Amino acid sequence: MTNTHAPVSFEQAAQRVPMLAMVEPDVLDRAGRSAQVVTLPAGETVFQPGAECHNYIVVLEGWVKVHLLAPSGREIVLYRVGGGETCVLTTSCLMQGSQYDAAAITETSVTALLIPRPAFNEMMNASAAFRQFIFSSFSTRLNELLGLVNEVAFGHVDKRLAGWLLARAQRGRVTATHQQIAGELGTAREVVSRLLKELERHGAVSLTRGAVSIRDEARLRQLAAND
Amino acid sequence: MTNTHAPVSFEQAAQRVPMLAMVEPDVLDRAGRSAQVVTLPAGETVFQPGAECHNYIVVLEGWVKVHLLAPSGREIVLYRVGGGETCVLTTSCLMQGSQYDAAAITETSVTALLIPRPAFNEMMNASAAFRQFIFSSFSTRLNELLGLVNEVAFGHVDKRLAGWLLARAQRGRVTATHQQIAGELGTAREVVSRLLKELERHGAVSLTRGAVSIRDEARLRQLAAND
DNA sequence: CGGCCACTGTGATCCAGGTCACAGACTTTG
DNA sequence: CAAAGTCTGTGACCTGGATCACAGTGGCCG
Repeated sequence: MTNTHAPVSFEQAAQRVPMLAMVEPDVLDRAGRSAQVVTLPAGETVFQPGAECHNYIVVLEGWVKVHLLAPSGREIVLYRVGGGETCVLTTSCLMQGSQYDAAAITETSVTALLIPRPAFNEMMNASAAFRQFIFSSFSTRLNELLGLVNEVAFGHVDKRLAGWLLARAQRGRVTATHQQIAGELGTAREVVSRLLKELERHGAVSLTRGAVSIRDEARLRQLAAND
Repeated sequence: MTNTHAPVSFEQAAQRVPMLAMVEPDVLDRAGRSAQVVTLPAGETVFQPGAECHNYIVVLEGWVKVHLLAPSGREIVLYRVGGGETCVLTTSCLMQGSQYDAAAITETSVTALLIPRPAFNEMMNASAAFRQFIFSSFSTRLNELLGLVNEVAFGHVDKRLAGWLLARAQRGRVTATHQQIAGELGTAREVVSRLLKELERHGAVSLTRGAVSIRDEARLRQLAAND
């Protein structure tokens, strides 16, 4: 998103993340002593089913994708974690030791703040602002997952596709192969190809290799909504 | 679960719920001043899409069902809240003011503890044990929802049905109409009727009006698991 | 006991979407 | 540029499951 360089120190990082900026300075300071800033390349696995967590993680820059993988090879994206956000599964794993069968991988190069469990616990105890942030993350993700269940249980792929395109377009364009889109929606590539072609026929989008351009946003929106 | 009578006072309630029993006595005491114990009959709506929350809720006895309703009339159960548990959607709504499109209704007569927002906030600030409880609830529900997404996105109804029967059987028996089971799984009644009949043909269950009895648990388990 | 209502069983269809199998188009790289 | 790999388009096909339409059937209540 930003085109500045990755922060290198905890202090710089903390200033960048609104949520950390609200934490009481002394609390933050103590946490900073054991925290570290790391950078991962794109395509790296952040966690896998069955993994253990020793650090609380805040993404500073870049995107992490959290998804479920079916044995069949099909995939569905649960949510993404971006700059200033935190992954609730990691947090929950850290606090409860609970295990999830979701996996997370970096989609871009990712700079993240790692806070070891003891420092995390201290922040939780000492800072109401920090707790607020954690709860708010849980709420948001929970809400997103509810929406996902709703869509997957009752929705149709054509509408979900239209909605997904609208949600992820940057200046009227989405850069993704059909295969990737299929992985987003939990369906098969051929289905996506066909539905996209259908949208193109309706003049809603135009298709090029590796990208979809939105031609008629209103129509797309209508297709996404109409029940 | 228990066959004792519903508690009538906050003190009695607090002693009953393991999670509240761990909260520091003085904190609990102050909360108790504004808390109240209420009883709802079965079939009552606890919250609906768009509702606002003013109280933190702990179920003392009975069961509340949280589900999604599709405009088509189809339904899917997200999870249940039982004695000693709390509904994360309510909590999250209370803390964040976030709105969900899920609904909750009492399945049995339910006794619950209501704690007004200010007292709730105070507990959150004052008690690590209480926070721990809240987080643990979030984790659990999140995990359940992940499992649900997995099942709905990639699973098949026959396996889900078999698994559901195993999960909800009391002494080899589940009391529910096919319509209700369909609502649990997010599918249609006819589908359930047919699949149950199929299971009966395989000798896995036997069917009576309003109930399913498990005949061959091993076989059912195998049907639920086999991919 | 007779009528009504909720529940169950089932056939007939229909359709979204998953799977298979390729063919052609575009890209990358040697 | 040629070959290999990747991405896209599409036809053929299959199937799970949703929907519609009834016909029983058991139970309860007036």
